Amino acid sequence: MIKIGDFARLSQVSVVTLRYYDEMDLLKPVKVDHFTGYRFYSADQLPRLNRILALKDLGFSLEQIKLMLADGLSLEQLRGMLKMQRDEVEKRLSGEQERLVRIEARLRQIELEDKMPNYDVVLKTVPAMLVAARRVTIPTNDQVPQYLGPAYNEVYDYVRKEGAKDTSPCFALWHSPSDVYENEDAEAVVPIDRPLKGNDKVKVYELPSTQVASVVHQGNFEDFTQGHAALLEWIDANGYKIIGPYREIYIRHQKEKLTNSTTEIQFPVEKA
Amino acid sequence: MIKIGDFARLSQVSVVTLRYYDEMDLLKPVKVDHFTGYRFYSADQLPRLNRILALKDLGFSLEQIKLMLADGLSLEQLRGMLKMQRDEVEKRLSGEQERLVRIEARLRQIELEDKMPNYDVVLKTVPAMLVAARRVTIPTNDQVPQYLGPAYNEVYDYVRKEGAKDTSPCFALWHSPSDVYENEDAEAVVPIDRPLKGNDKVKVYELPSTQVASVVHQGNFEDFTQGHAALLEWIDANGYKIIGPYREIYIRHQKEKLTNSTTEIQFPVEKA
DNA sequence: ATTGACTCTCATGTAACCTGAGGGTGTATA
DNA sequence: TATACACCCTCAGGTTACATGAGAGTCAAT
Repeated sequence: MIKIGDFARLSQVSVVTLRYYDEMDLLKPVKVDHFTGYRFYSADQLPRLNRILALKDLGFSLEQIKLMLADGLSLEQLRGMLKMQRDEVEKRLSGEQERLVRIEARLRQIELEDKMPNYDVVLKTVPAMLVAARRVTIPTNDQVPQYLGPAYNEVYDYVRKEGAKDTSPCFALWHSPSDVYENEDAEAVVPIDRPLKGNDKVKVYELPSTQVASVVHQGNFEDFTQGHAALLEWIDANGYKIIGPYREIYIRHQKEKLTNSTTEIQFPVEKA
Repeated sequence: MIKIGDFARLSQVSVVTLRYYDEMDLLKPVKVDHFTGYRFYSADQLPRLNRILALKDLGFSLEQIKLMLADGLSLEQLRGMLKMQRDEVEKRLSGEQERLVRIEARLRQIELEDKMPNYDVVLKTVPAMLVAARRVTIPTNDQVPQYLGPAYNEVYDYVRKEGAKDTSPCFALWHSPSDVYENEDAEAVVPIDRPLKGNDKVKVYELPSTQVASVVHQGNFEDFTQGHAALLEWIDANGYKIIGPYREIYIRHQKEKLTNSTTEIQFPVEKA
């Protein structure tokens, strides 16, 4: 019969933790004095405690450990839990590795530019959405507004005429690579709230959900080169690859005040 | 002016999280309606939110991020935080790597023995302790009791005579390597509660704190080979090395009932 | 009888949110 | 004009594996 303090010293586990394991039914004292509430342990319980510590060290939660220590658990199940845990740890491991790469990239960038980078790339998943879209070919780079503007008007007119509504900011899908500036293949896209038939100009379809790497550009509309560069670098450094046309989302866009616009650039990506 | 739900959709950050960031002073809405309490955001806040997400992705806590976003933070401090974080992540990385090794070792062991291993090795730090000890040379392995028994008696007699008390179970320090069975150099050690002078047979000194790899052996006293094997394998597999004599701690030890004894074996180790 | 070391329970805090209850707001439709 | 429906609000409580501290009882020795 060992009092909790001595058992704690023997095992190098804190008294508080022992009480917690008692409460969790992980390691019950062999005896509890009914009158004083004092817990009493036995040397026989050290192996169980050590097994708990060893499993904790493998990254298992106390809940999982309780399962693994329960009798009636087959060896097969045990092996299964260990394999699951191995996969878990492998995932965490590669996660940390990528994190390290990102940190080092940022440090390099700071050394280079002598300030925090202007663009923060974030990875996210955009949901699937129903859209109405008009696809156009734009001869030269400086004609983008003349072509894209009317295209949006056509789409919005059609959507309104059919009694549907737009659900979020419109955007452009650029089907040509980002370094092509002539005869660009672009699509003026408007997310809508219900399915429509479409016509010969405006197509209606569902854009599937996808992961994207994204940056937000502020001010000076039309100068996205830096943002693109940041995105492409991030995608490369983090081992992703581009899997579709990139999106230019016009989050805020006031006429006459193009210097105060906000645009998000999204590249659909997946793990290379 | 964007309502919280729309801002959440734009940024793919949950409404709950946005409210939490508001409460944490990480990202305040540009305006809060005094009457309704409605939060209103601006597109201008997306870059800040994205920076928050990017930094979170690097493994920083929200508290740290708040610091990093505060103005008046020098580039030097920023770089310092990034470097600290790099070191942190590197540590976590190697931690996970070792964890993976341990999991795989356990899986291999299960395949081999077709059951959970008998011994669970745990790494712990034993505190420094004041001890009285008697060192003896034991000619052959089967004479251990004849030599060690009297040695403990001498130590206990001396300690009691000087009015001191033992503070925890006695143990043996084995100065010879664990595969030597003749003329073994052993020390009968008793932790005590106050400094004594010692005499020509009993030495009093402080054992320094050290990390140890340990297993608990139950039953059949004297058969520690399996425990030793498990320890040595663990030490090797986890990249540690032995840095001192190993300890055999007699946690419970009844005469006449040696099959019911509990002994802990500790190898002092450090990272190789 | 008192001291000091130990033990107990219960409440609270940690990090970064999520879930749900209960209730107000805003717009569109029947 | 009533009502439905989608939002928004503020709590309160839950999550993990404990740590810290308050207030009170226990135990052995002096």
